[in-house]
Amino acid sequence: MVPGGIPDIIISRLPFYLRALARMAGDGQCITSSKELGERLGISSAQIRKDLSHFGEFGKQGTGYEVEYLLDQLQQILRVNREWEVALVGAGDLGHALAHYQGFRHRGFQISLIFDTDPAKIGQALGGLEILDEAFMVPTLKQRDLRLAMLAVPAGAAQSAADKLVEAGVKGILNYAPTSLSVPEGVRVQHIDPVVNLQRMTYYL
Amino acid sequence: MVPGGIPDIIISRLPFYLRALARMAGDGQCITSSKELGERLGISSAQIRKDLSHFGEFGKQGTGYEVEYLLDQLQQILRVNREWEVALVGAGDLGHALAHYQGFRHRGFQISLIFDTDPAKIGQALGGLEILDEAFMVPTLKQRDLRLAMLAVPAGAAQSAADKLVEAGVKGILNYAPTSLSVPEGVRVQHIDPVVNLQRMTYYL
DNA sequence: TAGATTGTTAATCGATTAACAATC
DNA sequence: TAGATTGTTAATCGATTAACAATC
Repeated sequence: MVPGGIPDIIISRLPFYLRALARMAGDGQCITSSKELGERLGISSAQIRKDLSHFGEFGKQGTGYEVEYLLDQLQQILRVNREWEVALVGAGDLGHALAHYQGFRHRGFQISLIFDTDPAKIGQALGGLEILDEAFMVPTLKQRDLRLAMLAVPAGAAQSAADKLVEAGVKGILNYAPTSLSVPEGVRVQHIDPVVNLQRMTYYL
Repeated sequence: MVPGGIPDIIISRLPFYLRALARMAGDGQCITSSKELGERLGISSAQIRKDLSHFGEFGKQGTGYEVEYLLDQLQQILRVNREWEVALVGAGDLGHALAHYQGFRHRGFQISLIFDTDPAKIGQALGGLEILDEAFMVPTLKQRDLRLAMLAVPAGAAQSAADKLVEAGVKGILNYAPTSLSVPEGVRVQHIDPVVNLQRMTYYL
């Protein structure tokens, strides 16, 4: 958490609220309640009300929440009421899957630059973009003022790629490499490692 | 958490300890300490010692932990000292990426069955396996006694696919569909939605 | 021995939940 | 009005941290 700010754990739940609300809106539902949201998400209604109360008052006693209004407010809070450009580092199998994934675009994220170190890949097209040489990544990112990146390189190359991203001013890294990253204060890293998720479940089997 | 068991939050950290130890072992390192592990992972040394103390005593005062021994013990605790078969549901872009991902195999997970509903895909080969008809998923999974599945279908198809997995006796679902799932007690779900991870970072930008 | 690090206890800190007045 | 649900307070619950005796 940023000192004095909202606890991380609350921020981490907001995207799920947003996702459930988007679903409801898509289904044409106009009103919901903390009870209904909680049941959908497996969270207590008290927690949802408490979380939202950190940001303002969005509901009406006796009625609940207007789906569209709360959706809009949450998008503003999370700053996803705009489009974010994202850099993709690594054009291997995973990079290809990410580049082709249609789910980013309509939820406000756009992969707008792709980098790799492999001369055989540089210059090739991927998802409508040209794969660029990672050697020129820092100036290119600086020029385009990108703040978000997805890291889809082998574990051994992840830290040095992350260092370049930090140097280029990137403030959020979505790390698909199965390794921890060391980054300075003010840069945020989120890890996605499916094996870790599987290992969290085998304990219970 | 299972009542009376170890808190979920502790289990969720163990795979990261395992990953760091595997890296150290690969680098030929024989001994480590809670201090060193903590620095690598961004966790306090006290927390690491406390977490491990739930399962036994693995270290030596004044020295620390033998990397190989602790690695082995953690693998036993998480039950990943064996190979787990995993079913893959959905053979779209994401399914292809998962089927081709080499990282599962050498960390103890093997995709051994792939299902889809699309007649154009059924019968095709993917990652050395034949894509099977999802209509026959329940009996096939039961027969093979699979406990783990990865769900890589569109959001609208996720709940009904999850219901089938539950019916077939699957106890752990890694859900890539951007939607919440409702499953009975005793079945565990882990969500992977990169957009959620990006949205957790934009708040701070 | 002196130095280092564990495992564990007790204290602190923070998050969740229960309950309810306010009010639509 | 009666019923429902919010926002908020206070109580509970659980997780993290600090500290240290034990001991390698």
